[in-house]
Amino acid sequence: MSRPPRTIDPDSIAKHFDPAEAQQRWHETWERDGLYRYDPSKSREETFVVDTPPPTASGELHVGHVFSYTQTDVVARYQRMCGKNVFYPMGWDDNGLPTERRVQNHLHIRCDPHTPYEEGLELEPPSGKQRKKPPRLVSRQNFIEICAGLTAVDEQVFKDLWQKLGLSIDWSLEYATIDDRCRGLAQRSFRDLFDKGHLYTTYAPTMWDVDFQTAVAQAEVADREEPGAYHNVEFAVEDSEQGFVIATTRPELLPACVGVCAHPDDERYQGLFGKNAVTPLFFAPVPIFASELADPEKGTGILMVCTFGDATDVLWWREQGLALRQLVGRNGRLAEAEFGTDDFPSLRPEDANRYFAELAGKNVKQARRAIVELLQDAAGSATGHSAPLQGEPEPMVHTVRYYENGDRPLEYVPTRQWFCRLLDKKDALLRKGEQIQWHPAHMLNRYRDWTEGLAIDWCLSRQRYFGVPIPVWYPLDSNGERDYEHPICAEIEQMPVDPMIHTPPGHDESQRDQAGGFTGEADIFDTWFTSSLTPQIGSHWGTDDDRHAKLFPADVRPQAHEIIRTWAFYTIAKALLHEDSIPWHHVLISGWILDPNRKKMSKSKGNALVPTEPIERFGADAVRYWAASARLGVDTALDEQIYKIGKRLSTKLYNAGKFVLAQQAPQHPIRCELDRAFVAKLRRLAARAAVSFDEFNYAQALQDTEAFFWTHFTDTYLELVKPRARWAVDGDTAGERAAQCGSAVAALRLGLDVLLRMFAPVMPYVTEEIWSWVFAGETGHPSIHRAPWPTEGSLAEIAAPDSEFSFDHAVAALAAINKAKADAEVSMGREVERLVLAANAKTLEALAPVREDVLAGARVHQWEPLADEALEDGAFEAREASFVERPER
RNA sequence: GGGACGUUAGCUCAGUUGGUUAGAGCGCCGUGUUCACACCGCGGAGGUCGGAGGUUCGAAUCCUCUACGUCCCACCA
Repeated sequence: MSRPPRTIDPDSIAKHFDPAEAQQRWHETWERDGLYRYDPSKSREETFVVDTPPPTASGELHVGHVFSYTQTDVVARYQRMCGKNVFYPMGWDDNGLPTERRVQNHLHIRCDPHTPYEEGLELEPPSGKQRKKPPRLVSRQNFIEICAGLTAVDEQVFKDLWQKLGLSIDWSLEYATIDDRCRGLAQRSFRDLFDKGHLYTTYAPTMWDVDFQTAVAQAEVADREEPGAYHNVEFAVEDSEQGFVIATTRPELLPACVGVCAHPDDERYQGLFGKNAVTPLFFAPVPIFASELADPEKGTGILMVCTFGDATDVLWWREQGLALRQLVGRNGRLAEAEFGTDDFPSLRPEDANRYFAELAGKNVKQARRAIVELLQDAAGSATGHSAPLQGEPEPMVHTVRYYENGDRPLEYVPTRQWFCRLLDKKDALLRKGEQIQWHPAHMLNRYRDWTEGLAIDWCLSRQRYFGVPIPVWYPLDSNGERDYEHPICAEIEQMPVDPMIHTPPGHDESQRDQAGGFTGEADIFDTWFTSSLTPQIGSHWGTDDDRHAKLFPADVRPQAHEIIRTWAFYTIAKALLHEDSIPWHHVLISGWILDPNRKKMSKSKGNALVPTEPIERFGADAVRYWAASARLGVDTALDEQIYKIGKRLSTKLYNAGKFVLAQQAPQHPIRCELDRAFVAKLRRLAARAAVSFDEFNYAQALQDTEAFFWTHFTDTYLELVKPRARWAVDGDTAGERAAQCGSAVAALRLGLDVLLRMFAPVMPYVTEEIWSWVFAGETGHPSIHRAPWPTEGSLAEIAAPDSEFSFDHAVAALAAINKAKADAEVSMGREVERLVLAANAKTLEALAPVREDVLAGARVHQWEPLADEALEDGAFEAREASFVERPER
């Protein structure tokens, strides 16, 4: 009946677990064995698909990355142990402004498409002195090459961290959003949307970043509070002595004023509607109109409309058919303008031009300072009363729109851009969002809010260089003018394509930029245009239908909540537009890491800790423990204590593993009451944890497993059966006693085996280490990470379902005896001569089957049971304990 | 202005559909060592669950109001 023992010699095992050494060794083993490889031959039902966030490698590395990526890995590892063929790729989001900005700053260069390409150009970061000079200009192709080179270095830093951390990524699936395949895929996406009529190009005022000099989408806008001031400026009414005062925070836009507006019910201004106002300094007649959007409470209740101060200006400009007097250029400076012309009418052109000469060429800030001075000149008044500026500017704080990575407020600049129609699809977008399970569920509100509040279509063109080219050309008419109505979109077979280098179908290079020929689109995509395709990048949409069917929609999308409006939103939009599908079934929203002052950790605030440091100090398992302790969507304050707790758990596992696997006695079937009771509890634990994990509540599973491990396994069960497990060692191996001894050893091993597997998703290194000693050979699963997750069913036949209650009584009885020892200030190992164990009669009876184990485990020679009905069910008290004298040392 | 989430022990957090005396770890106090583990064991103290009202036999849990914090959206003259 007994099996041959496979044990370890504890002396041959390192006394302490060395995380750094184990991390390196196991990483190599896992990679060598292809442990985390996706198997494309498996069916969809057998597969679990993770739509991994591709980090921006040129961004900063901080503890938040470790936090959220570990949470995903824990889920992936659980699924793998459940027998799923896990698809877990990693990509790098290289496209976009962060990379460009980093390259520009690092090497002090700028991209200039007109600069010729230099073969083999290599640049070193310049000295401080060289940095004072204007940046060096490089060609677009050189710039892209430099960006790609730098991101490759950055990627390695992330990759090293992921590997150290033990993320079970299939590295054979690695991709970069700038690589050929992803560029081709993004362009294929464009082509599909183009063919379906979702795209259009238009020349219109667009939110514009004057530093990056590119259009920006609504999703990339961040509001910032900043100090400003109301400037009260007097306007005149044409053909009248009358004047009125408007309040503006942007006086520098006065020369771009195209109208004046007040609320239709505002009694103060009733007489003015329909008349013309005359601006001070520039003496431009502009219409006065009424609009519900004007707030009588704000400023003076009447305001100037400029091209363009804000979104409402754009709206009024459209609705009222106002003139376009665009002064702020793409570079953020005021353009030249001549007053007294059709474009810039003026009743007193000479004066207007004299004033404007003080402003032209200045940036917004400089122009504002300059015009405040001009407005103090009485000669500039349109009414002739006094200086146009009434009193001092009144300081206030207002919110201003910025590009989220920008340094100066956004301007509205009329430019030609590509848009994707989304406003007319809000309902469909909302429905798709509701079909997805959000974890936590309330995060759906964020998505709903954003979708309902969408005000402009998706602007997907960017006037940048490092990204995916928009795959179109425009025919040139006989005058060399672009025909924007009939763009030529690249054919799928050509992709990836660069319209600045390649030619459209049916044309040849000699026709480029020639009248009657074509010209290439120079813009690139919004970085989200590619990022929104991560599920399709993994599934090889469009190029491998079989694979796509197996991997799309994905099972889970892990991500942070601040990018619900971008990454999640656009991904849902793409899945809707391309295939009328959802992109994934579940979204797992991770929380933020807060510093001890409960502020969000970020590099810019200087409080982001370098994530490699805790790994080195505490080990990857301990750091993973910290991440896995936090529930989805919950922001967590960083507390170093929790690393220590993880470290302690890892140590305890290691020591318990050593002890259990060192037991020499042959195993027998698990039959003793205490052993069966223990296994019954273990079975319940495994079932509960599986339910938690299935709901992505890994933190609950960990908490339950950890509590069980300490309280039930190491503190109680292990202590109680220690003597019985050693009977064989003491030579007492015959018959019934051998069977009881073997039962203990078998249950100890089963407990360790199951608990190791339950901890494996969170602590992959220490569990693999212990697993490798005996279980790897014994179970036929060389790695614990491919061993099956313990199910209730797999343990069911081992223990009777009703035995577990005697285990609770054993726990309580041992605790009562321990308390007596603590009260007497003797060690836990001290032998008890005799004591009275009090409990109510029912409880004493329930304890009876495990009495011998409790006596032996608590080292009690003799106890007198005492029925005391004053005690509640399950409660024990140890009384009148007398202890054996400690032998002389 | 609209909305979401949070507020439980000194700290970090649990608390399932309302149900005995509200839990864990850390920290603190006390105590015990060498036979898995001092990278340790055992025991103890510590909370009127942000506040007020309501529903209920019974509320940390449900409802209303409110305070504070964080975030999202809107506003941007």
